[in-house]
Amino acid sequence: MGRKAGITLEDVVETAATIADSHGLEAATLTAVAGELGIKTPSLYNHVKGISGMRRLLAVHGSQLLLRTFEEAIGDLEGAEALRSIAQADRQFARDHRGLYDSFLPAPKPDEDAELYEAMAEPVFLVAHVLLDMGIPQSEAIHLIRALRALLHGFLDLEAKEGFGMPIGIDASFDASVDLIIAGIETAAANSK
Amino acid sequence: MGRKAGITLEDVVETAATIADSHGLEAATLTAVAGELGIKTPSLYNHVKGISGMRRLLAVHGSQLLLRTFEEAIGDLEGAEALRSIAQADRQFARDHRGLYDSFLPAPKPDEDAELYEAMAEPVFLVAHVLLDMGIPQSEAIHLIRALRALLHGFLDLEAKEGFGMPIGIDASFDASVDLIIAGIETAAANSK
DNA sequence: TAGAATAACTAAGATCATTAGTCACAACTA
DNA sequence: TAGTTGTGACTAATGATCTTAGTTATTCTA
Repeated sequence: MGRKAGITLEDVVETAATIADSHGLEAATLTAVAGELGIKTPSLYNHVKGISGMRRLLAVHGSQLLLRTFEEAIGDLEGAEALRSIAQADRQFARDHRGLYDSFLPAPKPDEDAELYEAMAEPVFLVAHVLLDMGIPQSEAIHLIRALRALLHGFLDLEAKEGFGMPIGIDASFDASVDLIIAGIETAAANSK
Repeated sequence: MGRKAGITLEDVVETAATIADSHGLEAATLTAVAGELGIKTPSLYNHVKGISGMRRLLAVHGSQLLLRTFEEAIGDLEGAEALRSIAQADRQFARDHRGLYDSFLPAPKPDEDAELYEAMAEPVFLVAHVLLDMGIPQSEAIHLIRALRALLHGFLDLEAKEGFGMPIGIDASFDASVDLIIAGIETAAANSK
């Protein structure tokens, strides 16, 4: 047999993403993806540099999707409202795209994989702009963005892995947690006027 | 050959923990642990229920170590000072014991594995006590503890996986992030007086 | 249309987890 | 003390998974 299936790189990424989102990132094996596409595992190496290459593509794809999600979430909003909307969108993304979400970490070093590094940085830049538009100086914004990122990532990771114990009142906890960070951001904004 | 090596369960856990902390949790394979102990891989099944059983033991071991770490961190401290000390201790734990830290997630359900569930809950209870001693009502403390856990976990996970990009000013970011949550906790405490 | 590139394949090997069955030694018991 | 029993090691074998090497048929292109 020579070529027959005519599989594109998009097919591979899409299939891997679907499996990862529905059954977890670790379920998106080369074997599973190949099986779903109706080809043999080694044939995937014509499209992708092994399992690590496929993971990397998932991360790029996921970053782009997350960026669009954030852009939509912000829309015309500004300041605290924009941040709250981003937080909700991030949580929804983590629920709808668990596999893609998990593919983001570990992050690459900028000199190792510039394309992925920048793709992953884009959503962060978007949030950074919101803070800068609030009048927060760059030197402070760095810490506040890291705080927000840490809280969101930690919450969504713990929630997905059922690390909170009793799943009672998690929605309220999320809102309260986000508000807490945003309150800090607003205070910083007020002090910079 | 019959019995010869005389390996104990503690040996297995200790060896696995050492490998996991120095080379990552995923490096703590049955093969690697057996090799380090000088026995064949299948012999480990006399001590441990496969790789999942070994992971579980790591989580129990790690939880107990984390509990002692938190107890030492608190000492005679109270309120915000105790919380700040816990945060620093948690970060140090994540650095010194990456493998054990990673073994905590995913968390078990209480009815699936009561022993591990409770071991993992202990450090959380300790933090809960600090908040309750500050006069924060239980209903609010739940959300605040989750916020603190989320922030710490998210920060330490991102930091370990180099998710922050440029590793500049991370210490300051950590302190600022923790202070932000603690400020919220102190406000809640003040409002409950 | 002939050659080159592409994208499938088979074959083979490495690592890891796992199960089943075996066997020697040590400890317990009669 | 002598026999029995249980523990904890072993070998053998299987199944995932990833990976490399080499092959071949199809498709694209010059």
